[in-house]
Amino acid sequence: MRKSTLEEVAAAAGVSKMTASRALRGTSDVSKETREKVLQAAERLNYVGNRLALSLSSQRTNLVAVVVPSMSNIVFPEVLAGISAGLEGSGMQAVFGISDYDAAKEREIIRDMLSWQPSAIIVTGLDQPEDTVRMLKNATIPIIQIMDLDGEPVDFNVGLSHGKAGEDMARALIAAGRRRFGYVGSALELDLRAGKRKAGFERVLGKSGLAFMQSQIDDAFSSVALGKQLTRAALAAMPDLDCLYYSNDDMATGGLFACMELGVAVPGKILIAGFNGLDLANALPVRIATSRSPRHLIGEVAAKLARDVVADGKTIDRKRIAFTPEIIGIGPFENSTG
Amino acid sequence: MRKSTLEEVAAAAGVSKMTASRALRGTSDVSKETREKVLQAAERLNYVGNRLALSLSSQRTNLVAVVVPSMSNIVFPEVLAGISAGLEGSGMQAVFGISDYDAAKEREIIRDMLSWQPSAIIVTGLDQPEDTVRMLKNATIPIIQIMDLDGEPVDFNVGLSHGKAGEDMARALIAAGRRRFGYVGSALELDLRAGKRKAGFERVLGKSGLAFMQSQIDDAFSSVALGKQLTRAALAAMPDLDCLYYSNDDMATGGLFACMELGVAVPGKILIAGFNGLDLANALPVRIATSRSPRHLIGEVAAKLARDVVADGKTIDRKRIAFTPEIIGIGPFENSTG
DNA sequence: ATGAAAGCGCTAACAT
DNA sequence: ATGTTAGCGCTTTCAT
Repeated sequence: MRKSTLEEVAAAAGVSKMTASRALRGTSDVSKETREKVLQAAERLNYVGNRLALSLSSQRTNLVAVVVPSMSNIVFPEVLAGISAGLEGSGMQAVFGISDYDAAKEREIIRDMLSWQPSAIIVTGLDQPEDTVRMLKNATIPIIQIMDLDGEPVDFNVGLSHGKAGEDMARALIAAGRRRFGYVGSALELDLRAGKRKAGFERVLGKSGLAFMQSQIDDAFSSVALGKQLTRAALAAMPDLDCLYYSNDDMATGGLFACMELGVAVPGKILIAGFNGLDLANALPVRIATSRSPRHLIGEVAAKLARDVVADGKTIDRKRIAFTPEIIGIGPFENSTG
Repeated sequence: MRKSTLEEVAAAAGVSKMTASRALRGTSDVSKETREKVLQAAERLNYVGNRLALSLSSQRTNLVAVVVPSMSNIVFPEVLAGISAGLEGSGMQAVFGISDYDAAKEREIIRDMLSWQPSAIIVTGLDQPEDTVRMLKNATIPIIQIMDLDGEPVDFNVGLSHGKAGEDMARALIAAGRRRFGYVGSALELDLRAGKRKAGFERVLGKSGLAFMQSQIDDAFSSVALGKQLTRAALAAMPDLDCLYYSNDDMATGGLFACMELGVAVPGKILIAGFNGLDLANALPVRIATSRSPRHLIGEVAAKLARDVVADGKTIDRKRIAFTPEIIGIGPFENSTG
């Protein structure tokens, strides 16, 4: 049972390939009876169009290539879901690749994706090496860099400033009366956005004559378990901290769990601050501070941008779409739970 | 700066298209100098091959279509990561689609994906409607159904029996001395595997003359917050339960948080049991019971199966690969934490 | 070791 | 409203 082709459908309907093509796509005028005949023939033959041929011939794929660094916490899956939602009804299709925070792998994935002639490409972050950027530029398709705003975008840019997110969190925590800060994070050489948040946080600490009094950083990727482990180490080394800043909410959640196990009051004694505003963080039995990053929305907006740009070469003026994460979960010292 | 083609590379290298093609792919014999010339020309022109043309011409795409129901918890992203890992180095590429647990949407996504002429397709679950199955069969490519084993696979099947997972958990909990069971779940008409676990659990309860004394089920998708909310309702309705079974670990985690907030000892008074064995569940400050599902591994195995089947029509005998989730986190009544 | 011709399945452009 | 021709960029097949 070979796959049937347009030609076979046309023959079965007694019309030319072109008429069959038009009937199937609903473009231009085809008489009602002819359309019916073609649709029935297609149905009967279980016809499924061949997009390779379609795209090769029409010179547009309506494919949006997407490269994300990781699938091991919920952040990027939510971005992908946003992209998928933003593309819905547009006839465009997302193709995903995972770089595992590896620049070389990212380059190969991008090369691979570009060979499918996508109509646009969405990549995570602004820190691709020069050769990757060259490859991207060379593709002469819209390039949308998402999540981060701290750097020079190649073309379009949708995200937030992680440096500023770190600064804002530090300011909020200082305003809430915290002074004895510690930091817990992981894989900072790879997760550059986490590094930018930390740097921003430290800039503000410095301006107030403060600094991290204790810092626990591991090479492994972030996880709740790792956050727990590093928090135990941080508290063992410096028990009188009054605030811990984490590379993200997964780590911070682990930090909270460590405190609960150790009987350390949160936020009474220690305030725990993460980043992302995960649903999990908001459902925790004890409040932790976090910055809400609009992950799903960033994906959706990037996808809509891709649609608009591809639609008809429409000139888009807003090359940069910035979001500001809202800080939640910080209050005065009362309200402790251990 | 138009995209350069093989023809242009060939011209620049002073050879024919065919020779350039062979040099680039490293197939058959090309003299060392010729290869060099071609590679340099390709480099100079920033040549990126066109896979649409390649695939149309060669009649194979090396694409693996993957359809998952959701990206809103970590389970399917981990499956995708597993597939991505399992495909690495094979020259095959995964293309993902999200059905949102919607059968009609799933059918459209599958139709869409099939039009890209994938070499194999991986779909979640065994309960596709008849028309979707017909479409899949008609594609005459290997069909790999993952996650679930309870039903009739179209072709290949990699996963676990959710009915049995529910049964096993019920048996383990009864063996641990629990008798007064409640159930908390959500979206059971859509998440059929969760429903199968519940049914299996109830079968075993019935055999022991037991039943769920209280049951809280919502239409919304599972989340930690929802688990928390429904657990409060369940405990308000029936405070003397000694065990709650949840549709998954996200819900169960919410249940634990509810107990912590209410000061209900876990597992001293109530044992909380979920499903998945998420990293989160294992890092919780209080032990909950769960069944470890090998999500990443299922993805990896499915991907390798796709490789093998596609490789050279190799006949694969093992059409069904079954995993048995390990139950963890159940112990006797001591060890309580509130 | 290299090349020429044909064709993958479709659509764009131009008929009529 | 429908058909014809040419061609998208590559590989397959068959020559040489």
